[in-house]
Amino acid sequence: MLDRRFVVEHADAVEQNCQRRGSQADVRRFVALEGQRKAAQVEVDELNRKANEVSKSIGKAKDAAEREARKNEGRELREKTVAAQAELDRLMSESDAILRTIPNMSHPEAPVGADDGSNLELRHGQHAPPHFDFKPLDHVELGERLGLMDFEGGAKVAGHGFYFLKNEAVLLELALQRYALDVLMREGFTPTITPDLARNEILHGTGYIPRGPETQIYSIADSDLSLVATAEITLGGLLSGEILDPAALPIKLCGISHCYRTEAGSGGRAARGLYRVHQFTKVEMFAFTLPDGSEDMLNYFCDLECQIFDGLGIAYRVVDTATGDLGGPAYRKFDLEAWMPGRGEKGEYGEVTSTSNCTDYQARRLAIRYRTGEKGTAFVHTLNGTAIAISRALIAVLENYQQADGSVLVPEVLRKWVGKDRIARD
RNA sequence: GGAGAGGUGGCUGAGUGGUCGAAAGCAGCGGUUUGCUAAACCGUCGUAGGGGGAAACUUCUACCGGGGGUUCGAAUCCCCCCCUCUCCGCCA
Repeated sequence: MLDRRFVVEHADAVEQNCQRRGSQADVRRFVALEGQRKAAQVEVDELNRKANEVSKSIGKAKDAAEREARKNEGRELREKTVAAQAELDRLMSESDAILRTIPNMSHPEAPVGADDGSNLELRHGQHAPPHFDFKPLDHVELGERLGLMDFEGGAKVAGHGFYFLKNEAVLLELALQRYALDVLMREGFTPTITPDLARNEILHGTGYIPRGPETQIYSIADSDLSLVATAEITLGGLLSGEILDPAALPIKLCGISHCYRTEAGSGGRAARGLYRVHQFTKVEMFAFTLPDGSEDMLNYFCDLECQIFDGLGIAYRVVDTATGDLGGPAYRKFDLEAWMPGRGEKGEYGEVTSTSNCTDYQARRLAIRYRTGEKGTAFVHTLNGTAIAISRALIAVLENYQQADGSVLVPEVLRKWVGKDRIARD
């Protein structure tokens, strides 16, 4: 969330930003409520001050009669305080509800536009899309012929959107994880495997909204836990409430987790096969930085994502995400879209990674700070980025590496973990 | 899951219902001493919000795991929850 005072002092800019991001947040109402809230706070403080005075005087009262008189005075004050506090709480919760829906500010260079149609293509990877002298298959068909996935089985045990990976697809999943991990460990990331569940409080802190009609999140009944949609949630939550030593920053973590998404409201969108599923595995990068370090870190994350896909030998393009498509917490976001030869009629780019600079938006809610100079603290910046989202990386690998004979070559960098250089059924 | 013990400032750790935002120690910061390092000594040292001040600063309020309650007054008493440790049970 944004800083309350910032919103009040920059109401016009915040309102304009909301429009660009497609947020309905009522900034005017928030500003009005903040004014009332402050007045209420002053009143509560004043009542408390008086009550404290009275309380202190009771211990020093000369006699029982005076003590009783002062006690009555205290009781009356308490009644007033309770009423004033209730009003303050009401104002606080209403303004808070609005504040939570105000998205982060946007990077001045982020393309302005309502949706991904306004995304700006920045550059392409090292590799060009492959040329096939045959009609390339999509990953679903390849997977079926090679015995790599079972969507019917997934649907039987868990419903549409679930699947079994089988045979070499299992090895590819593990190889992709290991490959990404190798790159990241070499770069000084601390590898982690995170919980797949998190408290709703942590979800909120990272900007995810469990429950509600449009939620992407699966909740666990009779608990305040949800299945995570990404390790971003758990990695961000890891340091919640902490005050960090600035000398220790930046902190770079990567986390392997399963990701669970209801995909509510995405019905009808291209969803064949592994592209949009309810569960997949992901290696996620996460960083906590000083405020002046987050912009470089975002570029660094993006470069690493490029390095990972260049290493796999897959064509991709990098896009600068339009304001309307940034979601709540991101200040700026770059996506990698890999070439997927089996997608659409002649192949299409499909999103495979995403990296965001959330500036202090998540840190404020999660209360992650660092010490500034001799006195005071300030919020860190948080960044997240996909190293490898297995399901979509699998699509790209299978479709780009397919051969005329129906086999699929294993990308060079994965061979040592897959243990073979070609996937074929005889 | 059962029984017990705990959760206090960056860390360790005291704390009687009022004078406690909280002893003490360590770390940190400033300084004195010192050939250097170390040590010693003196001072300073929580977070957030509001008022005043150009500022150094000052003042008020809240915060002792979280939430409720009792009370004029709660770190201290009561209830619920979370977490940690020890023991028992169960289990991959």
